[in-house]
Amino acid sequence: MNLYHLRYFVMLAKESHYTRAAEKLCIAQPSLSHAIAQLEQELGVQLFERMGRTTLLTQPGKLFLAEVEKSLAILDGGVRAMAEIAQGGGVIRLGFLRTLGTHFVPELCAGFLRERDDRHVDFRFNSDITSVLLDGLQANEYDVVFCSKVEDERIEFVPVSQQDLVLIVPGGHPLAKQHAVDLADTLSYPYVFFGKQSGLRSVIDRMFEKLGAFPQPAYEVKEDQVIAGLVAQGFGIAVVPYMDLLLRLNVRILQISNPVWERKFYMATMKARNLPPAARIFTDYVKRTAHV
Amino acid sequence: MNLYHLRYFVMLAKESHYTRAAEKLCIAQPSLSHAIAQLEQELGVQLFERMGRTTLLTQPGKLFLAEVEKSLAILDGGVRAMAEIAQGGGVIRLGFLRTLGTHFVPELCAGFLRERDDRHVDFRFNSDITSVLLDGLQANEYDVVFCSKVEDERIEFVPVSQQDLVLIVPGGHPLAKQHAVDLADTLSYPYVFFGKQSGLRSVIDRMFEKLGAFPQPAYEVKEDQVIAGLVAQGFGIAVVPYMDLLLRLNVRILQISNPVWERKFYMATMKARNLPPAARIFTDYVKRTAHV
DNA sequence: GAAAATCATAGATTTTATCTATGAACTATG
DNA sequence: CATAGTTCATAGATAAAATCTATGATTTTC
Repeated sequence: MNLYHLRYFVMLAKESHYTRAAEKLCIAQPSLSHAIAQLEQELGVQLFERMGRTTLLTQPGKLFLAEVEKSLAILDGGVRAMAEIAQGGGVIRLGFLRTLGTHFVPELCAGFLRERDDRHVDFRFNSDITSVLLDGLQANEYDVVFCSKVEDERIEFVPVSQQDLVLIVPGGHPLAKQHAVDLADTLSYPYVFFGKQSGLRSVIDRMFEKLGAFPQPAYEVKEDQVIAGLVAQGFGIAVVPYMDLLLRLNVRILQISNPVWERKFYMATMKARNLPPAARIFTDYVKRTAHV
Repeated sequence: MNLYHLRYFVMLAKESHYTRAAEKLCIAQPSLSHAIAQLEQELGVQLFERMGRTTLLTQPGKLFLAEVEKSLAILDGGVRAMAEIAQGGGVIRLGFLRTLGTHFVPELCAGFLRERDDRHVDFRFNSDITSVLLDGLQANEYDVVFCSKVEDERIEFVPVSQQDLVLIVPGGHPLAKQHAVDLADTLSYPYVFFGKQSGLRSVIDRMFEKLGAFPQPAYEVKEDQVIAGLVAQGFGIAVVPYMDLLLRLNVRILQISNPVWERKFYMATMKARNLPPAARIFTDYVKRTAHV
């Protein structure tokens, strides 16, 4: 028994007529006769019966037809899914740090989808810490992961994003003339801080830990853009990630010369793994647009 | 793509190892390699990936495997159902007159099942009037039908049961000495009748219609066995279908010489139709045991 | 009753699945 | 680091099979 036996069987059941069914199948009538005879012999059951001019299914034939149609429908569905994947559709399984889940990853994915609205691409999003993400990558739970770098021969890391922390001060502030500062020289000024829930708060706290001293927080705010707005209006100074918005506000942007702090993010993929087309196209897109 | 491609694919996915999978499939390793390569090319998707010493499914491969396994499970289920039918199992669709549904058909089927408890045979029971039953038989709604005879070239009728109507009278009744009677000679005696709901009541009514005269009903009872009991106790005489119970009661059984009334039941099957094995074995059983 | 249609059978041909032999790539081991 | 041992892919030969054409048997239709 082979797939063509089943397809012939279904067609004959539909047409109830050997010659007509054979024509629709684009085969000679004896080929169909032979195939059906083979199928009936293998099953040990008569599937058709010639009633006058038409060829009708027997009762067992009807039962078998129902199962065969269900079976073929599922198979064809699977084949269609593969065709979609072959054409760059399907699911791309992403893992990333929670930090990257608010802007970087969503914007990246939205941009990718905008560029190719013809294909059915679904993203699966999952955030975790770097070590777990990389374990998942190796276990083939993710196609692509965005995280920090951990040296590993088998993994390819491509830098895609960096979090530059800068000091912003209002125009006219005593520090405003400098291009770079040591944070130790800023401790006497009132600070606008990130709220304690923010992931950045702990990063900035660790910077001051390095100095062994903390400034006095004047305000605590959740949103980085709000912080920038407050600084522009003279409520204090602040350490924030660099963002283009800063250029349009009345703030001075100062590089932080000490403590040295750099946070880079990478796209990680398994070197040995051949990604499905959609994921491969996605990584190409990322390398093209987000490479830093 | 053919069924063997799918079966090879499933086995390789299970074993994650070409050589081992090929051994289990009882084919040479290059045959498996070739088949998988063919399948991947046709789908346009890489299904497996060599990771070190083992061969693992890709993500699309996992998706396809799930569909293929569902599809094959349904197909195999259908094939198994056919095997059961080929061995005389499966469903036998019976149609019959309601009259035959109380004793004849149930006892026939029970006897049949007792004779062959090895097979899975299910009966489907349906009762109706003869004309509808025979239409259903021709429309292949029934395999076998038990009903009255209606001349039709295409239908085979085999007599299987007859309803002999007899007159029963109490022992010592004036008619008790006779072997046969004309019902016209019984009109003066009180009768125990079937209730008006009974199918037999109308049959017996029509017998008296033929005579142009009705006896006076002393009692009306639903159950034929109760009628016999009442007659045995002298409550009247009665026309009833012959049954063995009568031999064990104090009643005389008289043949009815006039009006002539015969009610035969037949097993009807389509001459042109090749019945499924179970139904064929069943009709053989009926012909062997119930033929009259 | 003759013509037409339908399906099964038989034998030839083409396709294709499988096999053996061999080479390339990778693992494990001394 | 090199060598032996696995594992899989490739190539060409062989065996199996599906398909075709031709034809005959049966049934249907006019």
